[in-house]
Amino acid sequence: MVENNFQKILSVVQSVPEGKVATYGQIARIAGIPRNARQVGYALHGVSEGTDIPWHRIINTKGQISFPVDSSGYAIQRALLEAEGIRFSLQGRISIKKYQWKR
DNA sequence: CTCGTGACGGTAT
DNA sequence: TATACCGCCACGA
Repeated sequence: MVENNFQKILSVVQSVPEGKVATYGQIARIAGIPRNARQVGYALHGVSEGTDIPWHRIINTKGQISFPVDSSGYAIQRALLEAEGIRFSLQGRISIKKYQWKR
């Protein structure tokens, strides 16, 4: 059984329930690559379009979207999260403590 | 093989 | 609490 980290990551991301969020490091840890959170972002970058992967539920450990606030990606991700009931603070942050998927 | 890059994380200041 | 720096590691040139 040849599971690439790529597939493993997508599998974990796909298991994140609606209304919840997870950090890159969290996904990486669960996927078996705790020291490679960057790979998670890279993997999602390759499937951000045309898939069922809930990539928008993945944010960084700061509780913020890892995109420039003036980018289209930021607007899209934020809109998708708010559509699931996730509230953003005035600083563009969310309460990971509250929406956190797993630990 | 080496070098530079990055949707990151943790610690120091 | 916010910012700066360093460490990790897969990928592509």
